[in-house]
Amino acid sequence: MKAVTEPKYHHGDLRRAIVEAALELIKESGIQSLSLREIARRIGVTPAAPYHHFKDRGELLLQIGMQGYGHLLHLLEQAAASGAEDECEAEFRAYLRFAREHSAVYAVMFSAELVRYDDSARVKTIADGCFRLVCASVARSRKLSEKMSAEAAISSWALLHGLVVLDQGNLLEESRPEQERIAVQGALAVLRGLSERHG
Amino acid sequence: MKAVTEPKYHHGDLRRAIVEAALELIKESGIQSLSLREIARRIGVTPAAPYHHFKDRGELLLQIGMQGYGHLLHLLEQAAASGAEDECEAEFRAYLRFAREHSAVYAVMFSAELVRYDDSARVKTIADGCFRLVCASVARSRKLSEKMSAEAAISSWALLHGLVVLDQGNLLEESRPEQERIAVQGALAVLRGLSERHG
DNA sequence: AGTTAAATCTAAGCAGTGATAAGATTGGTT
DNA sequence: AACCAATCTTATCACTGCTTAGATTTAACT
Repeated sequence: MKAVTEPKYHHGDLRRAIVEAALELIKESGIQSLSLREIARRIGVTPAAPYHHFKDRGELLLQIGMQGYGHLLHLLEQAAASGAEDECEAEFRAYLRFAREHSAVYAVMFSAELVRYDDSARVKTIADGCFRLVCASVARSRKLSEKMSAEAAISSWALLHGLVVLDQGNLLEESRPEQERIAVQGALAVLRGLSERHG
Repeated sequence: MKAVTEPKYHHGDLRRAIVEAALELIKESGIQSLSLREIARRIGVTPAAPYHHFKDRGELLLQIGMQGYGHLLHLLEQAAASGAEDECEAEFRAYLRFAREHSAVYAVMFSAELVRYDDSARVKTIADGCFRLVCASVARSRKLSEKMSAEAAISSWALLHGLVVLDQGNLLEESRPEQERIAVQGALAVLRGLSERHG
């Protein structure tokens, strides 16, 4: 255990503390009311301290978002290599599980602020990595052409992501397990529907 | 034409001007950087003027969002009654067209701020109206049970909405027409996939 | 028409936030 | 031991949401 009680001039691990506090605050009050000052207040440092670890608010979000995409990519790779009966279904379930267990990170990953801040398209690059992974799985398991598997992957991704954000916006009435079942069922129906017509 | 050039003490139609300026600002810089002060500045009134027409920022967004839902509902009803070959497809296209032509309003309708502000669940109520309309169309045209048509409608809605937000987040490479084709195709595949298994 | 009430806008100000600049403190390097 | 870079503080500015009190215009009522 660390002795976090005694206040020193140097925090020791402020960068990590900032990220953790940020995620807690996002869970509590959403991403748009996330304040660097409130973060500093909770940790017990002055309002200017975070700016020595992150250039501005956007860079903090970018850090959290990029780390989230890396995590998601890892989980998707695991699912693809898990030897499941249907690797696409395994990926869908891994995706939904990530969104459920890391809802604050997920919100950052797809926030408008993040996209707007990401001038060098780092987010789009790593998101494309996730996308291509699913694409490859679809092509492999459904024996679809590159173009068709890309279209199927887009539709599936949109369905999963759409359901996650509709749920986060409290616009759905179904319970979480029901949602997951419906989403997976729907995404699989997309793959089936497209492969039967252009198999 | 109105003589908007001469500045009077009373603007005359400030409420409408505020909404219009808000939508322009959202198109330019996104919803989270929307500032009532900047709105007032552009119109040429003092920073406190908007507060005589909207209690706070949230109420302005709620006004825009609710109006948007009403508009969307009207368009969906038109599509359902248009006598198209496939009324579901007509609704899907109407939905995507609305999202494309009123992207700022659409962003407000599904913004986290709006949901968080909407204490009396007015948004959820009118959104449910749109949803039930699609539900009924699915049940009618696909001859599905109430439960199955609800699940199909959820999946379809999630697919369309997901594609819209992924596009607004610049995470897609396809052109708009391509996106629309893929989305409609995917949503129809969902309906087909579900109805073939549980028809 | 004249007075009064309501609606609309301005003026002034408070609290909260992002961000920067300059200085104090610490820990590591040589 | 001396120095330097990293880290944190203090102080400050510009901006925002929002409130209160007062000024001005419009509308309504007699």
